[in-house]
Amino acid sequence: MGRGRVQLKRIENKINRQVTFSKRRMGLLKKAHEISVLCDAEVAVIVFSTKGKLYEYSTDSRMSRILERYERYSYAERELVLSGPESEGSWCLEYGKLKAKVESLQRNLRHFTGEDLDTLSLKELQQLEHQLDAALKHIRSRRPIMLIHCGASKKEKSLREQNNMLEKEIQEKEKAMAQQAQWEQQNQSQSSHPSWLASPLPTLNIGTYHQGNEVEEEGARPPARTNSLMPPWMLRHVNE
Amino acid sequence: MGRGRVQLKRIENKINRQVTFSKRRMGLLKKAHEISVLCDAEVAVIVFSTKGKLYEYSTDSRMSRILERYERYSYAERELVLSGPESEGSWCLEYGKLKAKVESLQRNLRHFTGEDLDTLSLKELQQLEHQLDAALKHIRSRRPIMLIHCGASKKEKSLREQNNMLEKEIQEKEKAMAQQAQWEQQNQSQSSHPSWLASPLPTLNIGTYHQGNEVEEEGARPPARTNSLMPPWMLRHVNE
DNA sequence: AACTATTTATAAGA
DNA sequence: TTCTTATAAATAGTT
Repeated sequence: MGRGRVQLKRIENKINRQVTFSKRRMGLLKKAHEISVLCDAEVAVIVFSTKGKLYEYSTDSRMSRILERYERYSYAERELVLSGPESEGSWCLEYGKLKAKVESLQRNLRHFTGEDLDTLSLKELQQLEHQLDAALKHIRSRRPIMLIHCGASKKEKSLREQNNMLEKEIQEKEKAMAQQAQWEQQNQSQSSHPSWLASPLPTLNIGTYHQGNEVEEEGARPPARTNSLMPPWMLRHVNE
Repeated sequence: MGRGRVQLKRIENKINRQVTFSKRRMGLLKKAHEISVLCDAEVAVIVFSTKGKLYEYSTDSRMSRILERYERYSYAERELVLSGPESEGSWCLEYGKLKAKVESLQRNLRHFTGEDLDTLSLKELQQLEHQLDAALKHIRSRRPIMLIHCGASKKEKSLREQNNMLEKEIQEKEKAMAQQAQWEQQNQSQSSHPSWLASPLPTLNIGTYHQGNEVEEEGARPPARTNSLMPPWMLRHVNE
């Protein structure tokens, strides 16, 4: 786009490369935003310059959420392929990283229960509110279904365990919440740490280009990933 | 691009949205590839359609590498902010326990965003609902405070309001817990029914935008992230 | 899925 | 860098 056809190969002139990077980066992020808004899609774009500088875009400024969703998706896919849950080895993060993740998740969770709101920026607060509201509506919309089903349900061990776990957590939450009420009465600090991030799970990804006809049956939770053939435009520089 | 200016808002017509999504997705991935090759950058793009289908591009097909790099970058950034290595307690957990905790937390977090509700019992759903409701009220009760903080004075009044709100919340909690006790005695059922999660967040997307003049000293490993001011093109739909 | 009128993005040049 | 301009590309609306 511009004067002269574009050759799909690394721009050797450093200055030109730099300038083109600036322009195209802007264009890429803009387009990411556009498709996100126009098509109601969730988009994440991460760009590292040659020199290692990071640029990013994410729908609703929720990179962590999208990356987690991606990880979940990949995980679900992997589950289908690697039949055994024995892939524990590659699953491993170093301890420190894992711990950071726990803390991040806990922080996150606290926000969802209305705690530690001081650490959120105004914008983040609004997002959180929006999300809570959506979740609540979703839950309430499901209630009628639940009532119909509950007569016929049965129990499973894993579910029971899970439930116990949840109960405990919720009890802790209640406690924490009560504590916080006290806190709030004495304390009114305000800081702004935007770290609202939760690092995603480790990966074993194979993926690159996933493309498919978006006909999608309405069902299917973590639907099978689309095919990963290389698209024609990615091959063009080979041809010309 | 095309006949008629593009309005930066969700395309309501489902068919059009679908078609535009196809075209623009292709365009986005192509541009990601181009900047990656032309400017020797490392790029990752993740797109989830409204229906939850995944499309992605990553430089050299190494999504995991890029995401890890991103996490490292974010982590480094977080380190600068969170100086204190508090919560010594969790250091004592063994790795496996920690991992279980991560999974538990993630599951939990998903529930708070309205996902995976099928795995919850009716009782738990109710608890969750209460909790969400309380959190939402809490957040909303704080909004005036935030605003006042920016301005000045009226602190006391808002504090009083907040305290009242908190008291109410606590009362509700107690009530909910009492109810729960009842529930526990009569009800233990749960249901499992695959239902599709309606995309929670409506329009009004605002994204993270990290932008900076790529002047960069050659050194800078995981340097401070660039600023996150909103670029003009992201605001356009507000103006027109 | 193709076609085309237009709008956008952008390579060069200033 | 930033602005300007000529052109290449992307794509909205159509067929």
